This record gives sequence, C-alpha cells and structure tokens, in this order.
Amino acid sequence: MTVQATYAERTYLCETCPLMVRKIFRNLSEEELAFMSRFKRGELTIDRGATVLAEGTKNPHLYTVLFGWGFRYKLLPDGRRQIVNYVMPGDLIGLQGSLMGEMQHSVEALSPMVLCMFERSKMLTLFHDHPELAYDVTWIASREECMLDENLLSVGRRTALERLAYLIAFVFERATDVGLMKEKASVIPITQQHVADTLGLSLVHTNKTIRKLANLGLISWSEKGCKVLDPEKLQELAHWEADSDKVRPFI
Amino acid sequence: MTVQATYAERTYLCETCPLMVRKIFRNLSEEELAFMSRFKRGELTIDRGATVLAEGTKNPHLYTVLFGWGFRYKLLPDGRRQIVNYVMPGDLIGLQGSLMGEMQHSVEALSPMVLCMFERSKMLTLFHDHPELAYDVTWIASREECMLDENLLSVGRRTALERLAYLIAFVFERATDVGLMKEKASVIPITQQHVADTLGLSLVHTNKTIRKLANLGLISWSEKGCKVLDPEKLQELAHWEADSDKVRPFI
DNA sequence: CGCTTACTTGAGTCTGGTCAAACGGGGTGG
DNA sequence: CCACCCCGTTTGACCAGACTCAAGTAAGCG
Repeated sequence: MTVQATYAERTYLCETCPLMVRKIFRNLSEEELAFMSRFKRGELTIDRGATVLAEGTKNPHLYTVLFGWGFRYKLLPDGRRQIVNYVMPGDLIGLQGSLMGEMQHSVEALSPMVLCMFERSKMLTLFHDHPELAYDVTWIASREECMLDENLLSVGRRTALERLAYLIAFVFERATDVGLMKEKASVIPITQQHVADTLGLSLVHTNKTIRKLANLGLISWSEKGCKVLDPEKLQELAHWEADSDKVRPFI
Repeated sequence: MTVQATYAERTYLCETCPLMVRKIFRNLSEEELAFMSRFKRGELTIDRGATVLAEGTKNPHLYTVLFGWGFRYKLLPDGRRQIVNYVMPGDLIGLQGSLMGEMQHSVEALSPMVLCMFERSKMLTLFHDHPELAYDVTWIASREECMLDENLLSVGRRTALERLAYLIAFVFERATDVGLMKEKASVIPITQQHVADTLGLSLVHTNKTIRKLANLGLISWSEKGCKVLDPEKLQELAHWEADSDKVRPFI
C-alpha cells in the first residue's frame, strides 16, 4: 500500500472554495467566510489507500472533503471489516473524535483526496461566534445519522440483490450531487471487496450478485470500479427513493 | 393496540428534572435551566405500543425522554421492519425531523413513557443564545451516530449469536447507566420479534439463538422480556467493550 | 517475465429462512 | 366460571441463500 500525505499550507482560499460552485451547497456570508478562513489550518492531500483517520487515535483535526472519494469503516478484533458509509466532497469527517475524544472508526481514501483541515479545539469558538455555522454542523451530523439509518435498514432487511442495488443507487446519487459523476465514463472507484464489506456479504457471494445485476444491464464492472447504467431501475429494485430537495450546508 | 397519549402542561420542572439526579448527566447552569424551562413546551405521556413520531410526517416538536423505553425503526414498503436503535431516558428524539423537515424514521414506546417536549422552531434561538447547549445537541447527535456505526458493524459482520450477545450487552449497558436496571428483577421489555427486527434475523432463528444464549446461562427470557444474567460474558462473546468514561450532556 | 491484485467460477457445506403446528398465559364475552 | 381467542414463544422439517475452499483468469507493474 503506497501511502503519501502532503500538508499544503493553503492552495484553496475559502473565498474561492471549490465546493461553493456546486449549487447544492448553501452560500456562506462574507463574515462566515472570513471566520472559516481563520478556522482553516491547511490542506491534506493523500493517495488512494491512505488512512485519513484511524480508529482508537486522538486526532487534533477535523476535515471537510474538497476532492475525491473515501470510506468510513470499523473493524472487529479478528479483522472482520464493516464499511459504514462513504465520504465525498462536502462531507465533514472527524466530528465524533472532535467531540468525544478517541475516534471510533477509520477513514481511508478511495482515490486521491484533498481535505480541508480544521483545528478541533476551535469548535467551541465556532459555536460561540457563529450560531448559524454551528447549526450547520449539527445539520450535517444529522444527515449522516439519516444515511446510517438507511444503511442499517439495507443491511438488516434487504436481500443481497436489493442491497447491492441500493448501495450503488445511493452512492451514485450522492456522487452525482457533488459532481463526481460528470463525465460519461465516470465510475465509482471501489473494489468488490469494498462492496462485500459494505453489504455484510462474502466476497464470493458479492461477486455473484454483481454478475446478476450486470446481467440485468443495470451496472457494469471494470478494473476501475463500477459504472452505473440505469439508476432509476436500481432505485426501483431497491425499493428506495432518492430525496431530491437539496441545498445543504457545508463546512 | 391500545394507544393513549396525555399532554401535561408541566409535571416536572426543569429545575428538578429527574435526569439531573443521575450522575452520568452533566449539570446545567442556573441560566441554562432558566432557558430550558422556557424552551420546554410540556410533557407527553404515552403507553406501550404508542407511536411517538412517525416516518414521513412533519412534527413541530422534539423530545427528550424522561422515563421509559422505546425504539426507533424504519420500514420497507412491503412491511419489512428494521429497528435502528433503542431510546432511553436522556435521549433526544426528533432532531432529524427538526433540522431536515420530514421524519425519516418512527419511534414507538416499549413501556409507558414520559417525554419532555420542545418546540422545534426554537432551535435556532437555542443555537444563538446558548452555544454550550448547542454544542451539547451536536454532541448528542454525534453519540447517536457512534451507536449506529456499532449497530451496523454488528448486523453486517457478527454471527447471529454474537449479534444477539452484543445487542443485549449494549442495551443493558445503556439502560444501567440511566437507572433502568435498578431492581434485581429488571428486564429489557422487548419481544423476540423486536430482537429479530433489530438483528436482521427471522423470528424463528432469533428464537433458536435466544435459546442457545439462555442455555449458556447468559440471559433468561420471560413474558416480560429479557433478563441479563452475565453482562461480562455477553460482551466477551460479542467482542465488544463498553466504554466507561461517562458524564454526558442532555437536553 | 514473474508477481501481485482483483475478479470469476464451481463444488460442497452450513447458517439462517420458510412453513407448519402446538403450547401457555392473560383477557374477554357468554 | 368456563370456553375461546390472541399473542408471544417454542419446536421440527425442509429449503435456499450465503459461506468456504479451491482453482483459474486477466490486467498492471517492477
């Protein structure tokens, strides 16, 4: 596993935050931008496979994803792994550790990533001086909770095929929202092992389920990852509806 | 199903909030108490089986549990149910709906419950005037996220027996913390159907797994629910450790 | 060219699901 | 007071979805 991490002082200014151009994200006021700019400590640039945060450690930072894909997971002592969610641009990670001390999960990059780094000790200041931003942080935490509820429903109660369809549809929907699926050839950069560890299935059975879904013409698999061919049919198969309100806070 | 709901103007004053006597909860300042007292809208008293909040609805309130047990769940269109977590005294419910509009899950009572009712529209005021309380709200949301991660790990990666052991140990731990297990004869007031819907198993297989765990002498089952005989062994079997820091915020 | 990583596929096994039936306690109406 | 019913639990028989083991392929890389 090649792991490379670069700490850049400041490549992106908050005033020209790459997230702001996306219209699902709410705009920040001048004043909020100024504060965020002080809150920001730098940037973290990492390769695919690198660990952003590790279970059991105390990290003095929290991050907002600016570019790239990653996933959040937990391990059992014997090595069994459960991926609990995926992270994408606009997602805040490390909040748990920030509030409660030690990290209870790890985060790993699925592609090269750039993250915006904040000092966790400044959180209280944020809550004091910028109630709206504090509200946004809570909003973001609440959204994560919502996604976890969905994932739990899926792993607990859907069949293998439905689970897979849900996972792909869900990740595709989120990725599209933040502009990760712009190009025609875009794929979700995961391996079948990732899928298995997300769905709670074995690798072999995951492979067979993926074949089935591919034969139905809803997805295709390449070395790079998963290509989504028919998001609507996937949603239907999963008995799931993407909610298309949108405009959410970030940072 | 007998459903009874009573809205009492004010039986418990915030100044003598029954949660404050528990030492795991942090104490509020005079000023915070005064604010909470204004924030509070009344109390909701309901029977076992009654629905506190329903998926798909917009509810103008959020609640903190004062007494009793409940559970949070989601449904698939065909009726399959997944219980995502249990709620106990000190838990805040309805925050998601409060921030994001419609409820994405339902909450049902497992015993008679008393809930402290707040107006969701006042949330912004809370964030403006009481940053510490706002921070606490976020802390609480973050804790819920943490529990969901654990539950997901369990449903996704543990065997049926480990899952059951984890569930019982986890619920027992939480219940003990908030004083629900005071008496020798205390049971967790759930049916095997609840267990099945939490673990993602069928009722029949859940029953057989419960028998196995009971034969090992770790639990016993009665009409009233589940009695915990050996919490340590349960934790061990589940490869799980309760974290014993404690002192958390509430409301 | 050999090695590694990721995907595939088949065979055999077992965990967990479905179907069906029965039991026991508590509540209810005759 | 008794018969009946309902709910939750229990058990057995049988089936299927998912797991393990094993082997083989294909692409990428040093």
